[in-house]
Amino acid sequence: MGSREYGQFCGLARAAEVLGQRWTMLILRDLLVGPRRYSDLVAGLPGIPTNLLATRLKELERDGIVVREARDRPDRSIVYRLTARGADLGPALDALGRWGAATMHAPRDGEIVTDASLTTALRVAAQGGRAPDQQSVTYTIRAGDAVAHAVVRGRQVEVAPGESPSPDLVLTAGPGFRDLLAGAITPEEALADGSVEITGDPDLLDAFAATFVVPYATRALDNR
Amino acid sequence: MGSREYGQFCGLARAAEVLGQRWTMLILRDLLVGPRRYSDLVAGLPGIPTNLLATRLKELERDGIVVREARDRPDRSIVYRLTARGADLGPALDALGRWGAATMHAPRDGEIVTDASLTTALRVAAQGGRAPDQQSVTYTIRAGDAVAHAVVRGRQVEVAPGESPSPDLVLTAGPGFRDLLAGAITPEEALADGSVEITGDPDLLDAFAATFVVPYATRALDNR
DNA sequence: CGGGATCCCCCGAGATACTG
DNA sequence: CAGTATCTCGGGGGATCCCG
Repeated sequence: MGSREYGQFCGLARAAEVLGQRWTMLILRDLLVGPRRYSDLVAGLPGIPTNLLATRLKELERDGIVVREARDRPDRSIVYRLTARGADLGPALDALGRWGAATMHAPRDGEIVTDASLTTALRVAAQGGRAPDQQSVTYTIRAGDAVAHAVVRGRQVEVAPGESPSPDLVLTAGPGFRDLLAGAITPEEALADGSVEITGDPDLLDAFAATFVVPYATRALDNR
Repeated sequence: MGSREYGQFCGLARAAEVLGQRWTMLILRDLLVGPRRYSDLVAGLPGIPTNLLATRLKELERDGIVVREARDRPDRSIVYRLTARGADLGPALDALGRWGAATMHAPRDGEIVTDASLTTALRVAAQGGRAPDQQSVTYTIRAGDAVAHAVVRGRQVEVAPGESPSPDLVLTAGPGFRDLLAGAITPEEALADGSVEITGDPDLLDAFAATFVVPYATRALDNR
């Protein structure tokens, strides 16, 4: 048994052999947002040793999860893209992200938010909410140095990193923004205490809070 | 940033800090089946260093995922049990197991099946199938040295490790059993080529194959 | 005998410098 | 931009030992 295998004919063991390697889940999180260059990945994963990123990308390519695209690029840049098999990890990684977010109250010291993590968080949040019936609405969300935007058309929510050219509402996350996503505070309270600052129609903040929901884990009194 | 953290305020990063540690996913897989003693875990995880198991259990306890129950046990044994927070990992780990199983054709050299992994596989398989309308049916499934049993009542499927006292059908998995679960071969073919051996009513094998389904990943021709 | 703790070795991760 | 090279160091693997 190699240092990566578990010696068990088990689906979870096979998944653990891939995802249990350090940094792999975060690399895949960023690639789930879209194809990325090596330097994009380095920028979105502060602290990752560059040799480790190179090793992981090779492993993921060998395992059929990622493809390295070099040819047919006029700008000669190299792009890493998920295969269909890699994209199949989306539901599982979203479920893990939802589980992790359920006890995530405030950032630990020095913790940052990246465009990819914010985009992922909003994608997961969109699965937990239910957009009110209305025409197309575009949000831009800022959290720390990260920016993402979301376009909501009926039940359809599309989230992408970066600015939106023409947002209906711009939200800037404050210290209690996570509480707003959990429904622990109302949009009105969030505005009052600086949990969120907005530019645009305040009524749209109610729509936002209904569309994007990430509940907190209920603290069981009896912990069994 | 410690050697376990990622320095990102991100749900998936938080999950990775727990599940990215070696052996942790398999420990949780076994505990999802039910409370287990230290020695049960050692037996179900061949190759795990005992000190590492002890370390992991302490970390999981500190993180509120596992509780250690010592008191009130007449036989003085210690049992590890998932908290509500730990049990919340069920859907995410099942999704990971489904992803891993989708490309799992045959065991690699020396790979084994444990009671817990077989039980987990059947639980995941029950989510992918649809039991035909019938009265209560009990199956006993053997794969390698592992044994599990399942009780199917309508849409309700309950899977547990070990023998069933009174099974309606006993299945012993052969080399092509995985193909049967994927629907790549019919129950008749599976019987003919030794992919499965049964004791009991052969018609129940059709019901089994409809109830427990784990599809193979479709091999995309265009791998994007 | 169940439930660990201790020890040593070594590989993989971190950090940083360097290169095609 | 996209990695490779090199070094150091901590955590995992493996065996053994210990304690109630």
